[in-house]
Amino acid sequence: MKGLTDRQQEILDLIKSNLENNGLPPTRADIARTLGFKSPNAAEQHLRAIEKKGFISILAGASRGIILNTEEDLGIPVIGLVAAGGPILAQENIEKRIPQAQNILSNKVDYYLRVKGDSMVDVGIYENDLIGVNKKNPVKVGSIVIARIGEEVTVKTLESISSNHVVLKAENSEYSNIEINPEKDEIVFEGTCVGLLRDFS
Amino acid sequence: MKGLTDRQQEILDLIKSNLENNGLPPTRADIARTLGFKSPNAAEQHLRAIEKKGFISILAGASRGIILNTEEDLGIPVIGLVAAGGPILAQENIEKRIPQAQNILSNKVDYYLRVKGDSMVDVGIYENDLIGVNKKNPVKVGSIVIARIGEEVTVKTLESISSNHVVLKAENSEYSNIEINPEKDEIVFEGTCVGLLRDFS
DNA sequence: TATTATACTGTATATAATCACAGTAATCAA
DNA sequence: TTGATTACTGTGATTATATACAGTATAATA
Repeated sequence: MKGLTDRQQEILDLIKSNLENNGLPPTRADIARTLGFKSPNAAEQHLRAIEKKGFISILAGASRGIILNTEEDLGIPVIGLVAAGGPILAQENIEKRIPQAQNILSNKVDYYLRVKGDSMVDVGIYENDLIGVNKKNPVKVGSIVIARIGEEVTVKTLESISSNHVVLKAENSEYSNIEINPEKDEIVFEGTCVGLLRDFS
Repeated sequence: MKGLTDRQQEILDLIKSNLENNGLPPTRADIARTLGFKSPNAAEQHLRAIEKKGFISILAGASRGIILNTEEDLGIPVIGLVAAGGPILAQENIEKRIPQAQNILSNKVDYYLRVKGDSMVDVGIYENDLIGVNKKNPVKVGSIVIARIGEEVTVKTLESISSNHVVLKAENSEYSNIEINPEKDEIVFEGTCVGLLRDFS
């Protein structure tokens, strides 16, 4: 799936906002009007280009027949057991998807990770809780981070960090801290924890 | 807002399913085809009736111009501080609303309640967490319940219950249990806790 | 008993909307 | 320098769609 041009992205955003605010997709004329085109055909051709790149589907003959094919529409992935080796978000790790509902947590959630073990109980994170992970937030000392050490993914509080010494703190007195030298051992910060979801069932 | 007839409800459901499955509202012809009407005007007149009752809005002249006006669209209410006296769900208690996203928790959430205090920390419920409350689930011994005692609303584990003795357990060793005689003091179970939402921000 | 609401068929038409065809112009890669 | 992609204007045919008008029939309401 190739990337969209700025203009195409603008049109895709317009479709999304139309769906969100008005509950239905825009017509070609709507798009042209909003973006100042003098011809609805400009919109038509943009839509074709966006469809060609896979971001939407166009229903032939149907008015407002624009269907979003965006990944987010599938919902936010829930990551269960992380397969050793590969990237966290690999298809085989996705347990299910949770429908997007933008305002649940104030930060963006890229995926939910199911918590294994009890190493974070002292900050109220329990086994089987789902933690909301944001991939882009800056990793700061004191925040709860999702780190990959070698092939293992772990959730801990970042206690201190320097070029040759990273300390990850388990929030459970029965566990000891994890200390890593990034110059020797691989450590990748996958994201920070921005929220928590627990299902009593 | 008057109630819909069975037929009208069927049509409203059809609109909803069309929106969910296809991402856009149906046309009159779509509705007629699906329900077996021989005239699209049958659909038209049903839509008018449904609009009159307030469940949808029809955009004049726009194709597929059907907008849902359903209550659920407002989202699930979040209850902050409960005003003394009145019902929990009173308007003045509603802090905000969270857009509905049915599959987040496996049980139905009637409202979210913001947790005050630390009486439940030992089961990982912290101050300012939002607990999902279901009003209809049966209240059972061992489950976390939302109870109103006189004018105060509290969240506790139900330890035991009989006609003249109810024990509510605080999940924090620094707190003692609450014991109530329902024959003397008023105790109302507002619901059970079916989930938890925490926002790190 | 008249009236209103529900639940349709059937026809017709204005207009909303898609979509094809014909251009112009700029940018970028082969 | 030819071709492809992007980004539009402009026109118009075709068809998709909303919606008015004219009916029929039944059940509930006043």
